[in-house]
Amino acid sequence: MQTDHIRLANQLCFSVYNTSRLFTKFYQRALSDFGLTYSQYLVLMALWEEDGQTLHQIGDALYLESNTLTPLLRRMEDAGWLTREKSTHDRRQLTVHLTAEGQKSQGPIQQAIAECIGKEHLDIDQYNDTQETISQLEMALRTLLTDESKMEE
Amino acid sequence: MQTDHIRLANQLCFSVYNTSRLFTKFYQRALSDFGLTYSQYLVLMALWEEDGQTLHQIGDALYLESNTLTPLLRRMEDAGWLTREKSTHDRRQLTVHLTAEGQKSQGPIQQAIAECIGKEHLDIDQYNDTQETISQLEMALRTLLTDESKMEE
DNA sequence: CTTTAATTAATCGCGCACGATTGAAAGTAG
DNA sequence: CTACTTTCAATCGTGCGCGATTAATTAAAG
Repeated sequence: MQTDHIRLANQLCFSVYNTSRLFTKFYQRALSDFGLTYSQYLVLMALWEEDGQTLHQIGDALYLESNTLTPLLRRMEDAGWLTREKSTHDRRQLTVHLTAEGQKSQGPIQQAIAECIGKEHLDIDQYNDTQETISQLEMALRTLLTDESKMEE
Repeated sequence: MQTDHIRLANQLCFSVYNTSRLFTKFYQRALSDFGLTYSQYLVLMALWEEDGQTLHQIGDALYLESNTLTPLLRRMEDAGWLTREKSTHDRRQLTVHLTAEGQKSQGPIQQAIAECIGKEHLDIDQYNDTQETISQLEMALRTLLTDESKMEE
């Protein structure tokens, strides 16, 4: 029945929405000591994995675009986490490098998160298959939404 | 190992964050015709279920507070979805009522969402247990975060 | 080489979320 | 009744997300 479909979609969307807000708040407890937001932590993770990425590459990794990343990266530059400079071979692009502070903070930041998980007694092992389940939903929605936008062309 | 815990938490949080954004975008396709945001749709759902709730009650249902709801409800009042008036028996509280437009729009809005689910071929039945799984994570995080704030008193 | 198209970061405007604070109103204690 | 506490909505400031547009640069086409 169609009504049931809507109800399930509503509940699912609402739960995901709530969980995302709660997770952000959870991470904020560990990150606030460093003056970081969750989004900024995501940028650091991307750069810890590979330094010197362009804004576009970071956006590909985090599914964000310049309208979000430009001011976000500027705030992180002001805070001393990274540097922003135009690429030499293509002056349209912006290359982002970690500062020394940004590099050496990886350990302390991740330790703070680990402590937060431990101290708050979040039994994360319990959610091994939850990650798998939510990822499938994520992929389904992503292909659904990106395929549609292709149709318009 | 502690590093694995962080990695799982990071992946889980990132997936939930992405899925929430994607779901919001999905709903936006149906809601934009009515000039509604997802958050505003949540308020309408709460009022369709029980009209005449106070701001506080709506906040309890959606896990939002006055700093978010006050401007949100004002915009919805300006758009003609609802009315805001101080409660007579307790002038601190704000009572929210649906307008005639807000009441009769329930059918068309939910139909638009149903059409969106159908047209986009989102096999929502596939995610029956996903709702269960994500809800458990949501509850775990909520008790974890609200119990902690109680400790501070 | 010149014109056109595509790519990229930046900008703009709006609507959340949310920590923090404020002021009004109601409840409570003495 | 008075003083204190609690409970409200409202306000303020900050940082996202994101649809839409703009300007600069590069790539492609003729």
